[in-house]
Amino acid sequence: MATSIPIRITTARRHAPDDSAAAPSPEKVASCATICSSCNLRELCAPCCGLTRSEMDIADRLVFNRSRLRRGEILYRSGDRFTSLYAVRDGFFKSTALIENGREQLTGYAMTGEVLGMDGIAPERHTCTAIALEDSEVCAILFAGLQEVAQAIPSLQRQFHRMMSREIVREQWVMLLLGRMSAEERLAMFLLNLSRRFLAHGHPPSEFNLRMTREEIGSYLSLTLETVSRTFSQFQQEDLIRVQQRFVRILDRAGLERVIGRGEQR
Amino acid sequence: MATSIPIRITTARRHAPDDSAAAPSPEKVASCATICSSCNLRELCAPCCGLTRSEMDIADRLVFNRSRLRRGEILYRSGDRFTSLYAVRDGFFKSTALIENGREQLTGYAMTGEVLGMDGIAPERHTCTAIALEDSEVCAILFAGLQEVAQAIPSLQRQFHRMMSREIVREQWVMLLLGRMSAEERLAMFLLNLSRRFLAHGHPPSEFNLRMTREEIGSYLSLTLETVSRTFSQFQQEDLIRVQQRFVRILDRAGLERVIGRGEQR
DNA sequence: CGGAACTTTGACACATATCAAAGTGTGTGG
DNA sequence: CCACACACTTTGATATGTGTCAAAGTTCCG
Repeated sequence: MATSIPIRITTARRHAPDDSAAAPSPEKVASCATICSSCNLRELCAPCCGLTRSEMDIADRLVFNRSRLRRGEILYRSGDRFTSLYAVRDGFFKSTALIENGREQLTGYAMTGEVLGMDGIAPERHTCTAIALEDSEVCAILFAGLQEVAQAIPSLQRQFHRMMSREIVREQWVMLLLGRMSAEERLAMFLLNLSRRFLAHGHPPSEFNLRMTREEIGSYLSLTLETVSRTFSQFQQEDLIRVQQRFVRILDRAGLERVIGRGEQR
Repeated sequence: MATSIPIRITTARRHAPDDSAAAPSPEKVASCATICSSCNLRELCAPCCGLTRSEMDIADRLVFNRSRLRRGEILYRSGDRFTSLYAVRDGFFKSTALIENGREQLTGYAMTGEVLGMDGIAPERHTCTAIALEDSEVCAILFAGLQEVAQAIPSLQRQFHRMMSREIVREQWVMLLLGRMSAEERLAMFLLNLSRRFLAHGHPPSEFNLRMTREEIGSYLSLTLETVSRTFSQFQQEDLIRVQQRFVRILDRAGLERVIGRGEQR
């Protein structure tokens, strides 16, 4: 069943209708500067922020192209030509990789403040598909421009390297999760991780709405939707959480952390 | 059982005895240049190669520190302060990540021509442990230096970004492998991948000695050593390969590729 | 209200882990 | 050069976690 590509996905792409030109212009950058100052990507997407005026001058090589996507819309597809990284200004994305045959693996979720698309740099094509899980807004950063600017501004360059490295480390964790953990542990990690990210973005960490279906969670954790559901029920019985459809309340954080330790000693 | 840290691992670290000073010196770089010209890392570890003389002048900020490791020696440990990337000049390494409890996951193998340690950039500590699986030689590249040089030489900078991106893509494949593939498929992929890498480094692609034990293969693929062994035997029965201890001959490459397709359609 | 999409729960199947024991090198010391 | 030990591999029997299939339940939305 997972073979079929979700049909509800519209084909609308990038470039929100209200966002016009793609050509670099001082005007554009200026407006970007104001936008960025209120953006909580400051650290990640640093180019507009924390720079001196002269550095700022250099930064006009960078074109920012904001766009809005609605739930289900595709930011980029596997195979698309790579031109930009995307900073998630607001919203929630999933990214999935697929191999020749029909199989797919969710490679990650990106929420507000995170950056998508780093997989495309070397192959110059995206190797996965990024889909908005809720109405979202991204800031497209032309990679060629970013590289040029990074060339001139060491702090930005370092920032960018750290960002890529963080992605590598994050993926190593996922490998550990997929390779060495039981269903209970995977789901506990998933919930705690999600909670941490919500907290980091100013949302209540112990009470949130999942933006994804059981099937999507299962795809990320490499479990079937049934196993995800059963494990949720089990956690609820153990009074670790309270679930009601997409709504989750974490009742016993320490308990969830203990779940992760259960299978250890191997 | 896997809890215990392999005892045979010696504690000898980095810096082979013959390699002395760590201070940058023109002399050092000069000798490096000759070394690199005969090094098959040209593309990856580009700094010494394909550069103009003036770029070369800049490159003297880079300190290379070659060192030899014997089978079982540790290049760096998880938690070690991160200072350098390591280009594998010759040999074979595995790198393992571990979580609090005793569990570990092999995150990859690196052979001649590949680069280790990119996970350490953001945390400024290594997040995994790299161990030589055979007598090996690496070229340590001070990261601070690399960053400085990359700042000045765009082509090097791009090269470096591609390298990190490639690592991200590679890990996505491993996620797919761990998350979505059966034991047969994992082992087939492993063999074909290994074969491709041997070919790329000028070794016969259909006949090679595994540098790792069944347990290590299992750790990488997240299978038990028994399952690895059984699957080898099965492949042999199907006349796909011939195995004898560590020696492997690939008899039917197309057949192995077909194995990877078996489980698809999901 | 009806239907679609999603979730929950149950019964059963199956791949892989686990436990156990025998087999095969390979290097070391007598 | 043998033989003993050790580390690794193979194979078998059994256990178990998760997938698969099926059906009923819930929520959402037109």
